[in-house]
Amino acid sequence: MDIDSKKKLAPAGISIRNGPIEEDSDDDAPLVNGNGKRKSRSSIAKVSYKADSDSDDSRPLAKRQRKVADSDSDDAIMSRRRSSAKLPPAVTETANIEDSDDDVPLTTKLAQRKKSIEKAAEKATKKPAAKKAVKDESDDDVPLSRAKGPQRNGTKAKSNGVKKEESDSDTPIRSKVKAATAKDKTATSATKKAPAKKAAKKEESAEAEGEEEEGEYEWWNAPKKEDDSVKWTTLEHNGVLFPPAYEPLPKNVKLYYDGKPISMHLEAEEVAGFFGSMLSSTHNVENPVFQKNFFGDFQEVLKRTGGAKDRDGNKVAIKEFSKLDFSKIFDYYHAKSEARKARPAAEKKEEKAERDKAEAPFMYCKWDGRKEKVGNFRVEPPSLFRGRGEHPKTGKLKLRVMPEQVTINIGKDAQVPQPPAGHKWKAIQHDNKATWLAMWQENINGAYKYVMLAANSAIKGQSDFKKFEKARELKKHISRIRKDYERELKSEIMADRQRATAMYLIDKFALRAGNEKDAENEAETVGCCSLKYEHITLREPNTVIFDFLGKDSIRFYDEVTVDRQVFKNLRMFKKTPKKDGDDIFDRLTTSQLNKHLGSYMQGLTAKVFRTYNASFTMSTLLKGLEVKNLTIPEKVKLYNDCNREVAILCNHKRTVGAGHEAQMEKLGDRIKGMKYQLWRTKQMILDVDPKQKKKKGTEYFALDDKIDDAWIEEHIAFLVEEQRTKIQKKFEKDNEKLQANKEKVMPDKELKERLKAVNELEKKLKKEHKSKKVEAEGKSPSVDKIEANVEKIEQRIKTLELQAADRDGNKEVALGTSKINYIDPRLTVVFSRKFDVPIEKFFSKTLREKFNWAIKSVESDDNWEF
DNA sequence: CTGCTCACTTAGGAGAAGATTT
DNA sequence: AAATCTTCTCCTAAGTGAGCAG
Repeated sequence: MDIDSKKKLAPAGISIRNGPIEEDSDDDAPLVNGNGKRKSRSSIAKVSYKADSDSDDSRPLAKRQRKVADSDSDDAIMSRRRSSAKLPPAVTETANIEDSDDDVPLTTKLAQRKKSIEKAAEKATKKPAAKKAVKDESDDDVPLSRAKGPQRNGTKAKSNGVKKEESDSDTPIRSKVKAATAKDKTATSATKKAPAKKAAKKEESAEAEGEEEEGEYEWWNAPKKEDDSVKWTTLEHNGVLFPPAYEPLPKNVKLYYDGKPISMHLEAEEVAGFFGSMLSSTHNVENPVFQKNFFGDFQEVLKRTGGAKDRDGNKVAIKEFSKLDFSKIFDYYHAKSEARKARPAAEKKEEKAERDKAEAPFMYCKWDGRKEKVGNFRVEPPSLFRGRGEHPKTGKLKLRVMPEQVTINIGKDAQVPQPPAGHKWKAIQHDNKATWLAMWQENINGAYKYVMLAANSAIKGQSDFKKFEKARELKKHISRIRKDYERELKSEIMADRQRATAMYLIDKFALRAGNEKDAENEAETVGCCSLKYEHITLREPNTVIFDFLGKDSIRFYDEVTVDRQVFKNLRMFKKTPKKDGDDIFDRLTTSQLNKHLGSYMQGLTAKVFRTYNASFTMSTLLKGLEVKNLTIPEKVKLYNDCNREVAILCNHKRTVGAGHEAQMEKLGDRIKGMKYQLWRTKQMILDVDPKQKKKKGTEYFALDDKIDDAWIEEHIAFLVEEQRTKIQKKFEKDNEKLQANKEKVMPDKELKERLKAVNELEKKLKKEHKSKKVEAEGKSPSVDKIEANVEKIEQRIKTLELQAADRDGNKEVALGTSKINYIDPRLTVVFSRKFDVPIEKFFSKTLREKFNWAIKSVESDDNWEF
């Protein structure tokens, strides 16, 4: 990791006064945390899942935001967030002065880069505001959820910065819009009616209901909903698909205990199978906690089901994990999956068709009359829980989910899906403020599992869109927020000072909020507010070293320099008697922090900063690219470089694959091979025209210094061998052909004859190597021709080297996560259009579907900016 | 406040599918 | 056509944060 990447020198002029609370002797003193914890919510209730409680339907389960738009009193807003249908007029403008109009030189140095990005952010605070007002984007300052009245439609009619010129409206571009349902219309009719021409058009096509198969609901062109807490008016679906019943092992496949095969109840056998089938996942299987948890649960199941018996039907006590031998089970499953893979293609296809057919009813639902894809309609099958990191419960048995545990959420008038024969649902509800279709609780942590729509659905798209709009909104407040927290770094109130410090970290280093966790039942990971004493090391004068496990137990390690005041604060927050295990921010919780953030901007929370910083960084980096006259792969590479920086910012990692090292070496060898070829080709020039040596200089003809004699010899051997097998293969093939044509085959003598060429090649290469002279190849070689060749080879080397660097730089960075969740897709779409790179190069099929809204909504606006 | 429930986004890895090389 | 490498999709765990009760 590039350690310098985040360096940022503490501003010089910072006054190093000792704040009055530096000593913090008052009652504000940090509470030692060991167990006098202030903010813990440690005790985790035993999850009760009362699997029954029965389907007396209507019981509204969902609690969320159901209080209808209560207050209009617009400064009660803060606590009201989501529900507030009406809001104070968007906060006007930040009071920041200070114009930094240097123009952000994007050097390659990340450090400077980051700094300038921040600067740019400040700038952006003001400029776009002005620009926007004129340009379009009326929505920029419109709080997302608001939208009363017929605003935009009448005027310029671009919902989200989509232009779609009015004049166009007579060409039926939008053949698609049919889908809107009657209900949908009622909800928004007020807004819909208003604008004459265009809306009428839409409406008209909307009438064509029922054929939504083809129709695409362009919600991004639709008027904004008044009340987005209601998620649907009608909802039909077919429930969930349960996993198949357990398929017993064949009689001859047994678990062994102490060297002897044993039998047991199918229920226990299934559990043994879970472990046995994952033997290749050493990472889990060799983890002692995993073993212990598995074994405990396994024993329990055994006990409940009559225990284990040997061949003769005698009971066998299963006492020690280490005496269990799953290898037969493993072999069986392994062979089975191999066999499946090896089946003829036709068979596979058939099976797939069959499966698709069985799944078809669950794949889609009808949401407000529109067909929408369901995301995860399959109920999670039983398995061993694979908690990440040092999860205390990893390896425990995750039980089979029964219909009796599943709650169905569905439209009032919809047909309730039939539970599997002989079963019933836990409950049926009709909560239209929830987006899920089905829900159950899992037995390990009592976590809720929801069946929701797929990423390409309107509902998910809309919230994605809102997320990015929220982040863009932050642009207008960021400079004020930064100023404030910089000031508050010196606040006399401990809590405020901690809050400001936390905000600084979240803003600068893209830390997560860091909610409180349950130490006993979860892996010990942290985010900003839950950072512990030992996660931060301070080094004078202003270096901070982070080292902690974040979400998914991914290590966050970074050495950064911070504002001097931040450094001092952290030092203070770590002051004795604090010790390992204690919270750094002992007076701060995420909800306090978020509440404070909310006072700057409706809906602002810590996570918005990650989105904002990621997208803003991407935007800035893309703007700084020199993209002219490049090939498509080169442009893609540049884009990916930017993407990678964002991924690094967000600490998105992946484990480097086992084969990585070998692959790199192979690539390296290929490059060396090309370089050798390059050298040979250049030598040919000298063969044709020795005078070129003076002309081009010795340097030009030199061999890459990483290539030594030993390597060349090896390489020659390799080339020769390669050639040999090639000829051999060719010979065999030719013979096969002859045979097929009933002609007589060539004798081995012919092969030998042909192989002579190889011997000659070998001789030639060796001679070249010795004499360092290369005879020109080809007929009538000329300097020009050879130079053209050189050019070609150099190009190929460049490509390969690029590829190698790319891959190495990528080995432990995952680009996907930031692309999917953090980088406003419109940035990518605009880049793609502006520089003529097909969007397919950036978004896979599913991603294109997910980001359809982005692709469509900036398709006529190359100047869209984050 | 705190504690707890609930809903929804974000995350990495496994395995399938596709592309490329042999 | 098989082997191998690369990319994509699926899966589900692990976060964030809203909102309610006491």
